[in-house]
Amino acid sequence: MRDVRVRFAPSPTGALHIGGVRTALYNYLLARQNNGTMILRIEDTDQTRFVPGAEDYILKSLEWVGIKIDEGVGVGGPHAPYRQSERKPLYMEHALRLIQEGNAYYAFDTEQELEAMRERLKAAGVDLPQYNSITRAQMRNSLTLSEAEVKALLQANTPYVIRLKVPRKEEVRLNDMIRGWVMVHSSQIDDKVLMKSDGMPTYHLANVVDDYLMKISHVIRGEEWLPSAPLHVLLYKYLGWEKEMPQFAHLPLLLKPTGDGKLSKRDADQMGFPIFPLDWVDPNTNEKASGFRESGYLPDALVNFLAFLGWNPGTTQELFSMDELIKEFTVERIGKAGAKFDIHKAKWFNQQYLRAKSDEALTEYLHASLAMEGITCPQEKALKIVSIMKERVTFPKDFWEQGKFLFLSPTAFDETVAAKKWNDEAVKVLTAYKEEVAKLAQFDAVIAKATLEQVTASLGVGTGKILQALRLSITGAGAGPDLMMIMEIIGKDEVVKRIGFALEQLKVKSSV
RNA sequence: GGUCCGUUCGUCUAGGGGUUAGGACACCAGAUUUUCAUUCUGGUAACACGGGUUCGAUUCCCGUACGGACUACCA
Repeated sequence: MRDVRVRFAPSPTGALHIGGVRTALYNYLLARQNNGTMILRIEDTDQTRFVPGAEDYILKSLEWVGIKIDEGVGVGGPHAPYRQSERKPLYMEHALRLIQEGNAYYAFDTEQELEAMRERLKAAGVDLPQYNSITRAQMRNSLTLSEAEVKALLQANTPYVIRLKVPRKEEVRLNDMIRGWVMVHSSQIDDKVLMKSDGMPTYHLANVVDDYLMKISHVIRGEEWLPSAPLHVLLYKYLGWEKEMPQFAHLPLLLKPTGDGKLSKRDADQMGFPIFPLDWVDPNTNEKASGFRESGYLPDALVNFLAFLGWNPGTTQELFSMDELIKEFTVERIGKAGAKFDIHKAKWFNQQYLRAKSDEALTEYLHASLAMEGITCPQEKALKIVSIMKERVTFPKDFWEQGKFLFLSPTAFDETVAAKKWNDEAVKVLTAYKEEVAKLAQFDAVIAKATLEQVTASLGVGTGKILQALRLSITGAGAGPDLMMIMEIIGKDEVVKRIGFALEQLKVKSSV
């Protein structure tokens, strides 16, 4: 079997879509599994769509999710350069060879002429107005013009494109690793532009030339390329590279969560979840898009989630590290149908990965959040907080967001809980409890609980009946982690202070 | 419109000529938790439709419907 060499070949036109990340991931898994090479090629042949910073964004995104590039932009390699704009002469060379061998031709038609042709065909009731084996006979190209005319036009620097001369009747077949044999009749393919008038190649030519030159063994890309894949097969044939043609695998698309259609930035904005790996601000429009990283997703969780959108191991195991994915991944087990993007599942993966971390590691997240608030916290306390919060967090920031009350006294109290649980009995118990706690020499969760039970017993009130009121006074809310541990963490003085404050605030309210 | 691709619970999917059609997420209920969450147990829920082929089809074939991609001097 030949060396596995795969490539991820995005164009730097903006932030890297999450579907692109999945494509990169599948390529990477295949490469690693076979001791192969993962190549990053930048397809920047459309100068009008170039967006500054996009290439850097791609590099950073791949790095963040843990996809390491062996060869390509950013790292170099034996087939450098890996940016197509820097490989420009290469494509013209091959296009010229295609012309010489009669498989391509110059076309001098202006945009207006092309438009007129389409109009004419439409008026004549042609389904598919295209530049093809029939229509090219009526156009201005090196097939209809004399050799001298062509030469003259070329010498006069007339703008031209180079088109592939697609045969009129030929069955083009390709064996896709995911879909099996796909057959398309050449009459359905138009004479695709290979070289644009600005001297840059189109995707079709550049892609085939580079894949060949870089000895790519497998082309794993999105399903949107399937319709043009037969064209690429034709190119391999005309260039004489049929034997070296890579194997194709066209991945099912990532669909929007509701309804149908390709997942887009719009969906993400509307439904409030990210669709890009990292935060991104478009330099042209200043539009902001949020990233998985900044939203609190862990790279391992994202990778696991993404891997399962279109692939599964055939077992019931769902949690896979990158190494495990590398071991188990097979192209054969990639599904054919598009997968809807379900952010719930992504969150679940995140939760799993977050919980699997050690308490020590989790305190780092807490410290990071606290630092942004200008709060410092001893590690001993951080460990306690993490241990009581661990089972309730989905994102690293939750330690702070759901545990603010461990640092900040409540300024307001949940009204529905207050209405339900804040009664004379509770006031009586809390007043007494506050006094008892104030007298304590030592204070921790166990003592706090014992003291509470003592107080309730002496007043003849069930502990359960006033516990919610106590929680409300301490945290301001009706739900949260173990209350006794919360009190231990904030300490005796704070407990006394908070109960006192609640007693004042809520008394005022109830008497009004 | 045309070409190509696709269609198993709400979602991701396993399976495959004879199965109680399996798992996970989500959802619902019960238990535990003095609350919420966690955890545990249980539950609702799917082979798009119509024809074949076959003793038998969700599985194979053909249609239909529906969905998607593509249909640029964009990738």
